Amino acid sequence: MIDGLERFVNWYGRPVTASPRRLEDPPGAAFLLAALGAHAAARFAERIAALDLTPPQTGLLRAIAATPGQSQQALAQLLGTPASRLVGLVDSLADRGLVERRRNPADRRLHALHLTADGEALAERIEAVGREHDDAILGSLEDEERARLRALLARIAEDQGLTPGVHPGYRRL
Amino acid sequence: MIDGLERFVNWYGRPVTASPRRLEDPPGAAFLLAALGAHAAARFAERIAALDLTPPQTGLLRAIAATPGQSQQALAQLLGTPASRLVGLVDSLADRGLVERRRNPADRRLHALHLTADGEALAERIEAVGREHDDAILGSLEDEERARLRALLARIAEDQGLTPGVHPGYRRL
DNA sequence: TATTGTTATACTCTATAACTATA
DNA sequence: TATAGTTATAGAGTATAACAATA
Repeated sequence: MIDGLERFVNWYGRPVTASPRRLEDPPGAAFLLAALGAHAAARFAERIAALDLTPPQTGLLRAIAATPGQSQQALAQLLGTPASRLVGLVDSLADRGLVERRRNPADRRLHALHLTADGEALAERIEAVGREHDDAILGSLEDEERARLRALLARIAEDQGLTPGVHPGYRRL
Repeated sequence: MIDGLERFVNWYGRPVTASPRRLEDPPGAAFLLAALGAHAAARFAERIAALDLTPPQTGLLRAIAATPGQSQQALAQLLGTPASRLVGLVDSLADRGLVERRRNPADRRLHALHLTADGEALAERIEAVGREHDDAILGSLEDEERARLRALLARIAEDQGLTPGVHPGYRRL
């Protein structure tokens, strides 16, 4: 406090003399988190667009890579989305020969999802793109800072009950 | 490295023995940032829905509160959205008596935007909701950790060229 | 002719619910 | 009757482009 003036800190950690409601005095760190998260998501979407993939397609492909053989219902539950939404997404990947539906002979209602060889190869490309993306977003941080940030975010994610590896955007807004 | 096995760290910072592509081994911290950001945005949307506001309405109201008297074009530029989109948003706030368009007598094409008394009051409610939201998302962190997280996020936001106080969701995806 | 604000249109994404095929 | 998957429909949100008023 100087001269009775309250002091604030703007987005960038710089002290700012108090004045009624400035755009640089945001509601809080959670807003910063939301803004930065949207930015990161948009930049990632641009990168994977070069692979002709949308973010939901990418997430589904990763989920199938991680847990092959699951039914569409099971995947829908994991991702937190209606099963009807998966149909189109799986179609779009299957049409390109990245994913295949294997009917279960014992219960012909079930479609087990697997990656094809092309799908596996693309999954590895996605991982590489993810690393590039990570460097582009967090490049201004030292390795140690990056690790600290990751640890803090991980704590929050666990506390908030997020499913590891799943973007909550599959759920409503 | 133990026994030639690479070691990974999952979302929650726990070491994980290497195995081919697990959902718990995410592409990187930027993904965690995007996921957590979407979560925070969704939780905030729920809170302000109680004030009968959508996130874009809230952001616009905050922007007008911070820089009153601006034209819609100027605000569109600040928020990074087409001016045509502002029309409906301003309408929705003006119909509720939260915002008013004041014609400029010198140049009757211009509409200067201002908050009404009700709008000012709501802006303060929004700030309070923002603080509650912040506590709900970051409640598991100590004060010092929270400050450190904020500082790291602020560094990234500045490095990435985000406009302080503006959610990039006004821009495309 | 240029600019502010507005309207019209079309497109994308998504959830809900109805439908089919299998059980 | 119940479940997996699919299709149909409808709604929200948004960008693009045409338009009207004013300069």
